[in-house]
Amino acid sequence: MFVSKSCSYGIRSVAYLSGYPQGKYVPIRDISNDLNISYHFLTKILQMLTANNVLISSRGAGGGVALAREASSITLYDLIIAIDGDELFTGCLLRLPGCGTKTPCPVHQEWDVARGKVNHFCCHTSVTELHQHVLLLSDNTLSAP
Amino acid sequence: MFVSKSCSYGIRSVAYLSGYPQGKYVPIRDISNDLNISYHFLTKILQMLTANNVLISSRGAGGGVALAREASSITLYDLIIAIDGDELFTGCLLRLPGCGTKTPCPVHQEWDVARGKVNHFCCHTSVTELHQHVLLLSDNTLSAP
DNA sequence: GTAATAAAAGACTCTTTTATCTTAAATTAA
DNA sequence: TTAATTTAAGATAAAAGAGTCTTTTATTAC
Repeated sequence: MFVSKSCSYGIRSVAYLSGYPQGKYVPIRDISNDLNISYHFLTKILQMLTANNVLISSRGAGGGVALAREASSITLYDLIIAIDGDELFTGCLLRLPGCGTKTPCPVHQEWDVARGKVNHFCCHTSVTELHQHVLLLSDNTLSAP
Repeated sequence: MFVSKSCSYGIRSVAYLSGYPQGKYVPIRDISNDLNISYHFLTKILQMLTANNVLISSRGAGGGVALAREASSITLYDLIIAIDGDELFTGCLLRLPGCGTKTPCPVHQEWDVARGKVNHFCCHTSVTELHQHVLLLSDNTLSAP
């Protein structure tokens, strides 16, 4: 419905990494243990982030993945685009065939405004801001009111 | 990402039905033909809408599905809740474990504001407003800019 | 009552997403 | 150079969403 589960895992992982200095390698095994995410699955997700220059990686002893740049410069927008693509920021809310700027559906304009706000705060929220929340709630606790 | 494909089909079908008087039965076969939606699949989706008192149905010759009330009183919100449930209006954008009013994630508040706008226009957009758009673009045309 | 019509219900298939398992390749340490 | 470590890559499986097909049940028309 919102970001994919893969994307959520990626976001949590990068927020976790933001507790380490930029360039410091952390084994994916540690991340998967601490955040309760399947190791091999997480490996594939983080590969997308290294391919998109959000992370760097190093094999072998002392290796792992590391932030490719300052945590404060890595935004939610970067991560969502890297893992889920731009659909969230471009698609029709109702998935109506033919909806676009030429032939907008009746909610196209209003959805565009709301989505613009989402786009804006995703571009202005860095992973450092997520760090505390992710570390405190790293288990399988479900969303609660 | 947004509403499910099933929900989109449901919305288009009810918008289609809003071209008929309330209570007038239209065979699901006609809807599936005109909107290019798989007949048997659509049957299951429309059953959800009859279960939620959005539609009424009648078997046998001269039967079909019909609007249970005035088209102008059937909103997008009604249809989304009936088919996809309330997740769109309650879930965490980032799917973060533990995110809620007690321990909100850093984008919780802003997402809530944006979503409030979505909720508002979904509650204030009736299917009659979608009728024209759905009829004109009933084929398999993909979204275009 | 019989035949035709049309939704309801159930079984089954296909695709995508999510998850697991195994092997290969690269790096470090000794 | 050998062993240990750790990402990369590939194959496979489980779960959910989407779509198809068949049978059953209810309704109408004759």
